[in-house]
Amino acid sequence: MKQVKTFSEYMNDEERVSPAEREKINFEIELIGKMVEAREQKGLSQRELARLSGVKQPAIARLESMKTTPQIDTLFKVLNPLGYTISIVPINAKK
Amino acid sequence: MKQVKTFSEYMNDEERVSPAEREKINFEIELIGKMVEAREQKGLSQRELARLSGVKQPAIARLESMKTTPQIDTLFKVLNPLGYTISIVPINAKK
DNA sequence: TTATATGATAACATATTTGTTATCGTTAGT
DNA sequence: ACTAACGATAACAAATATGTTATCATATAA
Repeated sequence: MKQVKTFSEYMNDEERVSPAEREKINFEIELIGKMVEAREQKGLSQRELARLSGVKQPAIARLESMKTTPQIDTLFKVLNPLGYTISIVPINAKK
Repeated sequence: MKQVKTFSEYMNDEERVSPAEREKINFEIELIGKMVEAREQKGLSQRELARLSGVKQPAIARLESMKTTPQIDTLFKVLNPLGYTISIVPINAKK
């Protein structure tokens, strides 16, 4: 009986997470990762970003630790002071 | 006393909508517009897209008529069968 | 050691989205 | 006239995100 040990093993366990679900999770990891990276590169704390964006610090912390899935509303407000926005792009636009 | 008549006049009325708010609304209009365009170009009805995406038809209708602001969750699920996804881009990436 | 700032989180209230089921008015086709 | 499919919407329940306030553990600096 195989033990699931690493995070990537967990993510690839068909029994646990469907392909569509995994795709969605990977998407969110990448999305949130870029957001955190942008904030840190600007040298902003969560509290400073909260003041700039109007989104409260606990909400930002919950986003960044992926405790919640933001509304595009909230994501936009947080990304905006970081100099980023959201866009719809074709899937085959390989990164 | 100036009467606000057109939609763009309404959107540009400083008294009614703050610049940040207007920016957010324009962003959502563009985002949702692209989503509707993609669905119609694929020749899909809301009910068909509901079946493909797992998001119910009333929810899709509410999104497209901008009665609600979707979670990135929901937006992703709807865009995926249309061949699109969401990406974070720098604001100065002029379209 | 003390002070300060950080991200994370608890607890609860509030706001909002989404699901569910059903139906409406309209349009297109027969 | 009838049917079928469409998008929109009503009404309500359920799920989830966000606000609010406070605190925690940790790291850093004085």
